[in-house]
Amino acid sequence: MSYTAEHKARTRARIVASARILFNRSGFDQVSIDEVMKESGLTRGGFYNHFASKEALYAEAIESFATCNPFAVESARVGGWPSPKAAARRLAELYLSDAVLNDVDQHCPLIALPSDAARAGLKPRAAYTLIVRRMLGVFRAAFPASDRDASAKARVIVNLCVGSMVIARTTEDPALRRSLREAALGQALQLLGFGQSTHPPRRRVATTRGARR
Amino acid sequence: MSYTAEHKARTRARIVASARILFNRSGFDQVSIDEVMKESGLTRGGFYNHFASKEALYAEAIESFATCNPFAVESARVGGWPSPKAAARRLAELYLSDAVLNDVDQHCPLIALPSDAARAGLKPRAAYTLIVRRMLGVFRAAFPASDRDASAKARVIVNLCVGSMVIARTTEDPALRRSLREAALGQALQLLGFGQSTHPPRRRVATTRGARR
DNA sequence: TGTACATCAGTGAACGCGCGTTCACTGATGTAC
DNA sequence: TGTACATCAGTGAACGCGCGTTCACTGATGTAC
Repeated sequence: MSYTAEHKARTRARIVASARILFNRSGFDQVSIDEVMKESGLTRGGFYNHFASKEALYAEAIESFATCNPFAVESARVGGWPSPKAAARRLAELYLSDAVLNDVDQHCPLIALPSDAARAGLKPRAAYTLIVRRMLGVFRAAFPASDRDASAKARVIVNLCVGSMVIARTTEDPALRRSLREAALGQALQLLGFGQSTHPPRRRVATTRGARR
Repeated sequence: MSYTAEHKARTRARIVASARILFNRSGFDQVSIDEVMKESGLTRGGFYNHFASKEALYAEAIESFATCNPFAVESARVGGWPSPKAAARRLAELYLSDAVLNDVDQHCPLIALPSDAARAGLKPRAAYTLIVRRMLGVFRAAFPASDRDASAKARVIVNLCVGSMVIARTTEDPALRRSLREAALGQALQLLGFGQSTHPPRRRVATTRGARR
């Protein structure tokens, strides 16, 4: 009966993991199937035993971010957050952190691949939408059910996270990269109720402990 | 003496204009030089009379947005804005409008090509940075010089504009596309001092009069 | 004004390369006996 | 336990296509006389 189903599933997962990182780094068009397979310790020809096409792999790579992201990883490590509000704060801090910005391999597809995604097929776009909904959910949960503006605030925070990181990836100017993210984090924390005066003290964008490579 | 320099410059400008639209629509990799030249009424071979490489054209296409954008066009048409504050408001409204969202050809490179740009060479990235600075300048000018938070507010607004439009291009869900942009505009207008309660009435995202195609 | 000429914007064929995909084959593995 | 066998994950060569770039050529244009 040749190999076990589990063996095949493990190989497949390895390919998806390699793809997620390589696509993040270089974009859909710039990554060849050859590279993905090599990165997975395999050769070109085997690819179509696992996926129908390159685009199918792309959709799966995006989906896989839903479980393999710094927030989910940290959440599992610390065994959950003390409160929805604390979770929301940590998500904003992590999303906008220097550590994540500097580790392109781990980027959220929303900031690593936005224009690829906008032109991709249905499945990749659905995977993106799912990620947006997840983020909205975390931020939304930080507000009491009675807060009629909770959804609007959550949307503002998602916009801030994605916008400032997209620009940070795009520009070379370190001051611009930093100041835009600081402004985003300041506004997000204020909306979440971690009061700061409207004129916050110079604060560095939060970093993940020891995650610098 | 063959053709005039002016003739050559006009042809070159035509190529840049075609490139800006085609790159916006389909991304750097998906657009061939053949297509750009055909769109300009020319043939493949002539391209290298005008540009050193495809990437050189890309940088110029992005730069050209600084002058050919809906805000600059409208500004020229109405002969400037009554005040910096009015200009800032109009920029936010235009940037986030349905009309612009639905007219991909006219999109800001920041939302049309962010991941291409992030991986491009120095010149394209510098062109992006310039666009960010221009936007920041318009929003910054809306606040009095005495406002110590002016820069931070301007940064927040830029983040909101870019973030919500990037997501809108990415997702298929019309409610998500709309609600994120509405939240962005609401927050931006509030920061600009166009008071709304924190719980704004249902308002549609602004559209440009008659710009629907 | 008219003509010969030099220039060079524009043409279109060709080159070379990389990549997505296909395919005939191999050999490691689990199973039947 | 040992052996023969069937399966199919994985291999690597090959195919076909598109694209960036090059190049020899053409012909429209402006200029010199």
